[in-house]
Amino acid sequence: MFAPECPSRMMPLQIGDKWTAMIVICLERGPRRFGELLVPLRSITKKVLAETLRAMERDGMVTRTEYRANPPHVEYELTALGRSLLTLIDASRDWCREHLPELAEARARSTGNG
Amino acid sequence: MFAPECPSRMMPLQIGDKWTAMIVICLERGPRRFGELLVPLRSITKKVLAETLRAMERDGMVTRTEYRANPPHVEYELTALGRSLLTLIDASRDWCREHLPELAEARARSTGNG
DNA sequence: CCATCTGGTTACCGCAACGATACCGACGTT
DNA sequence: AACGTCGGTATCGTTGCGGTAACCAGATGG
Repeated sequence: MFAPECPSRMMPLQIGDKWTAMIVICLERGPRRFGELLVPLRSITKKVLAETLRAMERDGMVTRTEYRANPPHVEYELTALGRSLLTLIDASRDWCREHLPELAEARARSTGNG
Repeated sequence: MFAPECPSRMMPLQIGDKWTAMIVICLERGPRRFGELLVPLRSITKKVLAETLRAMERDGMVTRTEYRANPPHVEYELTALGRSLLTLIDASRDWCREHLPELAEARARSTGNG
């Protein structure tokens, strides 16, 4: 998931910050804990994940819930607003499915022969 | 056009580089010259505009045509691929129309009282 | 008191993007 | 040859995002 060599990285669309769209996708099927988000995002660091989540919380995209169990943990969940971004993300995926080959071809042509 | 205080600047979606979406919109109704793009984009510099256009040309989004008239000039025009981005841009505008108030409200709430 | 689990924060750093300014080069006019 | 226009480059400086590494803090258990 979210491998750097994934062609979708060529996607000319970006939601919010660098990681926002991926986080939304990670949260699509229900709440996730901080540590559970670190795994699929791979190269993200705790700092950047925390910053991004905080910005999303500020913008009303996710909610943050602390659980004082043992061990204590935190869950992040999409709000309706955050969920509404999925429409946009899907539109972007559709664009990629349809047009990314053209883009890749154009880019290969121009890097291939100047 | 494209004023920094425009609420659409809060838009959580970005096409390509910082200026790509605006350039696509500028070219929506037909070819434009380099200098004609500088005006609506305002704070962009010639350097960054040239860089962005070159990247878009490389990716097959725009074509560049030189005219050796007097004075010589250049026209940039959207390709079919570039034009296809308009669908995405429109989707993003729709999202904004529908949800930007919620986002702005959430952000105001969190900056207003901590 | 230390270890461990979780979810961070803090300090620091590097790079790439952005920006300001100056200059360059083709073309035609004068 | 100088000048104006257009479409750029070249150079330099700045800024801020993203990244690394180390440390912090609450809870529990040995």
